[in-house]
Amino acid sequence: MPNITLPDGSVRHFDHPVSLLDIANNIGSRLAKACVAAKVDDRLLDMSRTISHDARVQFLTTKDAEGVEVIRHSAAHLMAQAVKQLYPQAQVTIGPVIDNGFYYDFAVEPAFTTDDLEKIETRMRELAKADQPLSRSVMSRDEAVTYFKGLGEAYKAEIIESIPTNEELSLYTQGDFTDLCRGPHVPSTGHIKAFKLTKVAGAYWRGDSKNAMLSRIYGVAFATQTELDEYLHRMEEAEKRDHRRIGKQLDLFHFQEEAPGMVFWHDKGWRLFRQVEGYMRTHLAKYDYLEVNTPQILDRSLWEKSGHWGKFSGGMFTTNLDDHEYAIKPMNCPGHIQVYNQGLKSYRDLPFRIAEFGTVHRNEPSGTLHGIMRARRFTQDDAHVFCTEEQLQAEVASLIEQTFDVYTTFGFTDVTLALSTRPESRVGADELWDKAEDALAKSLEARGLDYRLQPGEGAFYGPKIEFTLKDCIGRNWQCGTIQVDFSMPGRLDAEFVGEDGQRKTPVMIHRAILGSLERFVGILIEHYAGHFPLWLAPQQVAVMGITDKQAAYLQDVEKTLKNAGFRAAADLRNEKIGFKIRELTLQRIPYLVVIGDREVEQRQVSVRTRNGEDLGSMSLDTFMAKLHEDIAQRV
RNA sequence: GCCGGCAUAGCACAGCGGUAGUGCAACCGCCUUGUAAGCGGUAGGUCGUGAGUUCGAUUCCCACUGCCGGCACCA
Repeated sequence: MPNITLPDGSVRHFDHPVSLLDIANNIGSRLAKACVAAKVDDRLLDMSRTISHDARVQFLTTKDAEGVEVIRHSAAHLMAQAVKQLYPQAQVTIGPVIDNGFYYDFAVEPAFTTDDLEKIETRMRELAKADQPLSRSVMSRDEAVTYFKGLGEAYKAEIIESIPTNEELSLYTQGDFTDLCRGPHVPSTGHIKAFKLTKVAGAYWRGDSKNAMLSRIYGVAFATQTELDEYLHRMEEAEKRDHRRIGKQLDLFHFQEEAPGMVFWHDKGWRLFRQVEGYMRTHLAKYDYLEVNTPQILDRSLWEKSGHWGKFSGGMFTTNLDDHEYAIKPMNCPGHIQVYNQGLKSYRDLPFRIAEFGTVHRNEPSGTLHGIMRARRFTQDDAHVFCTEEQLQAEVASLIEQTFDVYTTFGFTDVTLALSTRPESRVGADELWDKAEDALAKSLEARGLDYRLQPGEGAFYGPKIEFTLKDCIGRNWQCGTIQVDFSMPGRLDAEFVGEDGQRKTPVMIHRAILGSLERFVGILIEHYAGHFPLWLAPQQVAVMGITDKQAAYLQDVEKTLKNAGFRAAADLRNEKIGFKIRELTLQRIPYLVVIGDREVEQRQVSVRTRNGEDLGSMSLDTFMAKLHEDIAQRV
């Protein structure tokens, strides 16, 4: 008869099989009420399950992360129940837990609209309030297929049919609704208290665009209303730092219908862009790259040879001139190989590293565009390293170093890595893929880096390491990439003369650290919420007078700052100082210099930060020393 | 590309089957101002584009374009 060991090490003995709920009640009725599920020897089980032999038991309430997941999963079922009651013709499919909530995909005609959300949510609240108990039952696979087919649930039946025949399946029933599910679930729907349906969306059945489109409803759910409110508030705050919104507020860039997906950079945004580019240029010098620049359009034949035409012709912009078909470059690699191919290379010339701030055009599907984050025209901080197989390892290791170096400069310290291996559709022999994947994996392991394996996610010509960085509000952005390519150099006739006098094909490494400069600037905008550190700020200093009497000195100060290389501007408008301070603070200008009669008389400047901090009066030299210090420290 | 939504002044938004308003910005004037919005006035829109219903469409219907949220895609 079961001895139950609790997390604190204490043991409770029962002389008959007991349900988890009974055990919890044995400990205390308040615990029993709060429990949503339990962990029994590391398996998550419903409170109704019976334990008949010795086990370690940990009860889960909504204070546990896993407990909250149970709530979210049950919320998905609650939503499905509400949908089935309101729209009996809708078919259920799958409804998993995701970060902060859940979703459920339904096959329904016509698709759900935002108006339906409110109705469904209202019904969910009624069903939750009714506190319906959930009961678990078991069926054989074939019974389950028959059962769901009988309900007209073709999708559910299809899911079950893909499960091995001999497996037993669990079903959960709440009121008039039964769903196939591994569980566990809350004991009754009353445990689901704080939730909200957030959006409707289309989603392909089984994630495949060849399949039917289902109607997906997303929801969020938390242990308490307070946590839900906090989450919703965080979302509002995140929206405020949307780069498209800040781009408009700070006059950084715009888009218009005549050039969908292509950025019109304004002066301030372009300064930011150039600042990032300038930093990357110093980086190129530090790591021995040659900077080049290659043509924007190249004959179609070159893209056919490289293999891009076969795979991406639909995504390339083309143009016809004098009976020739040209493609606007969607990437820089073929161009770089042409540079490499000029002049016979010796093994002594390797590794040969060339870089380009290469502007590329890709006709991305309309639904993918997202401000400057995903655009049809963008600039890659692209580079290619041509080297021997023997040099490969060391080069990749150095590239990993370089990438971390750059991210640290921009304040991104939380970086995760992934290794993407050969996709189904690819070029190159499997032995070469073995070598390439091996080289990347070894470089990562040599440095002791953890990485996530993404099978089948590599580029068509080679595997890649991907760098994903986390911004200050916890969102992930994939930026850098290092790709090893044994195919393209051969396809485009790159070679070098080896020590033995024989001609050989070099290995090519493709790498980008920022990825797309447009996208990276977008990430910076959102990361800093427009409060750029001084070295990046489009305008670093605003100089303003109390009245127009100080105009001459004001312009003097502006000139001195500009001559010293600072991005400064005087604000000579006839407005009250409070008005100007408000406006320029909202423009996130790091330093505001105020000049009145006192400052003119003492040849000083009064300095205020965009955070409202008053640094008092100081000489212009002292102020400039401070600016230099901030820039050096990149704060 | 697919599903759903949205498109009104430079910006943020109201509105409605009888050809449009508010705030901020712009322009003009007053105020000469000390650290987050001084006051008054003026001007500004074929209501995204095209077709349809209607006596009449910014409003209702359809198509297209763009944008937004997802999905699929991402060399």
